[in-house]
Amino acid sequence: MDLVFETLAEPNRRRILDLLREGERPAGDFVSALDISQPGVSRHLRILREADLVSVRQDGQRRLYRLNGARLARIDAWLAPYRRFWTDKLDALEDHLDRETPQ
Amino acid sequence: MDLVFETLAEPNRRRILDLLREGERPAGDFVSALDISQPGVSRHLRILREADLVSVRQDGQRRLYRLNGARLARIDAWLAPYRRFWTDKLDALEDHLDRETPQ
DNA sequence: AGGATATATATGTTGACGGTTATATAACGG
DNA sequence: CCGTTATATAACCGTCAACATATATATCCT
Repeated sequence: MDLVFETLAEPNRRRILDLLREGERPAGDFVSALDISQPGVSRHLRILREADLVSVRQDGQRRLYRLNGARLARIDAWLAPYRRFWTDKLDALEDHLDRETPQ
Repeated sequence: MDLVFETLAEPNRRRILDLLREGERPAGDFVSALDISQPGVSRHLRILREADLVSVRQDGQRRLYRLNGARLARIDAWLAPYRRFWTDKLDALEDHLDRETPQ
């Protein structure tokens, strides 16, 4: 399944990924960070797991979540052919600036 | 509003953007391409407009849609701090290969 | 074993979303 | 003007996603 975009559409899930950039974290961290109920967080974590955006490992009674960046490369790949649509704009701006202040 | 991710979650809308990479297109093009009704397409176009992902200009009785790449830069910006999470992997792979075939 | 803690699952409600059909608006051609 | 074409809006409907509460599971500790 390729539900990366759909998974990333949810703000709470993006927030979870943001937190995971700092490293492995137990599920409870997200509960205190996210202002939704514990089952709600658990549900989002399950969706992130199913989308293979995160992985888990057991650590005692906690479950430590880790970011799986590889999956985000798919977004990057989708974005690639669009990149010229804003880098071109930057190039044009640079050209403009070059002309405004020609050394 | 910053609903870029939410807007991109819908496959038909992504398809529309894909088609727009080739250049300006009238709304009718998407109707024949998308296998949903004309009003359905029109709705998606409105959402893309509201997300500022596309712009329109009148051309006789048609309306020509154009891609607005600048908005996608927001996705790119969000993605940026994650990039190391898969480029690191590639680096590691390269290191590994270097060791496997040293010279 | 039993209590406490951490996390997941079950269940039910609700609002938003995407689809359709019907209709309105607007521009063109005769 | 009138009919046609192109597109948007209105109204309605079914589905699904996200939330909460309640409960189950699993692990730790004593």
